[in-house]
Amino acid sequence: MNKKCIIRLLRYKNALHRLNTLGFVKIFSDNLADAVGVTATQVRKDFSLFGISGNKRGGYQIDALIEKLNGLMGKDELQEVVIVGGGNIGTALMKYKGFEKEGIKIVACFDIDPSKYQKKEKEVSVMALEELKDFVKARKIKIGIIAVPEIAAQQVLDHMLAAGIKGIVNFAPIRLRGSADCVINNVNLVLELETVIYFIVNGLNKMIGEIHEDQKS
Amino acid sequence: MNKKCIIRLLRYKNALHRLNTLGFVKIFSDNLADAVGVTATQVRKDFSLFGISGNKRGGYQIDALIEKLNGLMGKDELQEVVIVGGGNIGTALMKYKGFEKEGIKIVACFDIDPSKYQKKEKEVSVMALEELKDFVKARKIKIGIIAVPEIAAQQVLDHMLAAGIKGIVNFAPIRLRGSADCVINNVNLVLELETVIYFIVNGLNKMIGEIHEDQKS
DNA sequence: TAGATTGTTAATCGATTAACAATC
DNA sequence: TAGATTGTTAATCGATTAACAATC
Repeated sequence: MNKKCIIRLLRYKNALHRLNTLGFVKIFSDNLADAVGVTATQVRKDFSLFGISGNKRGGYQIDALIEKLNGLMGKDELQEVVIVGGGNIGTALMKYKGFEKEGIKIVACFDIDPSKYQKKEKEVSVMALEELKDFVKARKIKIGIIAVPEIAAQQVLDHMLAAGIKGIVNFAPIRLRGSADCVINNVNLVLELETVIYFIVNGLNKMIGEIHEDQKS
Repeated sequence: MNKKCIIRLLRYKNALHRLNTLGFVKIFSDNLADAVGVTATQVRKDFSLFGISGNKRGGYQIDALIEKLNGLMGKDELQEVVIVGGGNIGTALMKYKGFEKEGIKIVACFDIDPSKYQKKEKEVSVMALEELKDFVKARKIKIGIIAVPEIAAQQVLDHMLAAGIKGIVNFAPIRLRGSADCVINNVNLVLELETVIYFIVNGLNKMIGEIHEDQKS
């Protein structure tokens, strides 16, 4: 169950959700493959890897499939997430509407700059970084987003890990050193653009493969 | 020269830049490997693939290496980029400081919502979507960012391609259908979080591999 | 020279794909 | 039944890694 496989499953889930909304009830592996941009064999292989089975000749029941995938992907419970860094990216993520329907809730943002602090009723509050630990511990939050400048990122990660956060999405463009029992997923926005620029500048030939880097440790 | 390889090269470049700033003059493949999180063999293999050579027993000259990588990666010229969508993410990207030092300049943002239009002197202007085509053609812009809701993304892509844009970073969480001569790099923020959540919910075991999906066509 | 590091070839590893038997 | 689709095994493919010769 490597990461690429997990990502495909999440994509299947998303596509199925869309198809479900459009009124479809069942689906064949090649329809789903097409929606996600992989091969039908890949879909069936992924499913079999996770013990998902359909009906020979009858395809898959969409609602049952969604149910199953949601279970596998930890969608049963609402996931609370904190952000550290109330700058451009942190703020955009706080306001971003796309998380909610996937069962993800940004519950707080932390920053070192007092001018950013604010308690809000409806929106996400921005608090002092010192409050992070107590907040995270009290609510047993396991997921955090790092949206601080490169220079502060490692220190922020250390704080988060000390507070009990285990999974991190890191937007700072630097390789962070974590502990063995955490997951760090790096998102580097500049790199995303640079990659595209490379292929445009050099003629695109073949651009196949995956982008992101990830770390265990 | 697949995408994963390109990304590694870009990471080498970034790491070298940092090391250069710190005053280092030369470097061995295993130092660089360590900074980026790959093996020394991988570094040398990547370099040899791109015709970069060092000195047997002497390592690599950092400034020459940066120069070489910049050339390969299209860093010689300033890259102008437009954004479509002046919402949370679009706005964050407009204000983001990290692009400039990598030779990337966000030159304009387009939206359909007139309440967002604004001409700015110092910051990025937000204009009507109808102005996109003329603007892009006049300035021969090749790179664009899609930061609109899922529902509008395909249409926006079509506009962009018609205007002559060839490389796209897409933040809408949907698979876009492009033409054969464009590059689409999808960044799905929800997916980035969901992936982390998966590993936390299911125990992280091994999280190795890469995240992103990409498309040629 | 001895030791260390590069550059490259060959081996390994893992993931994707093709083939096909099972079966509805 | 005939045809279509699943589920799985085996083959292929490509990328990473190991090994090592070249050489500074």
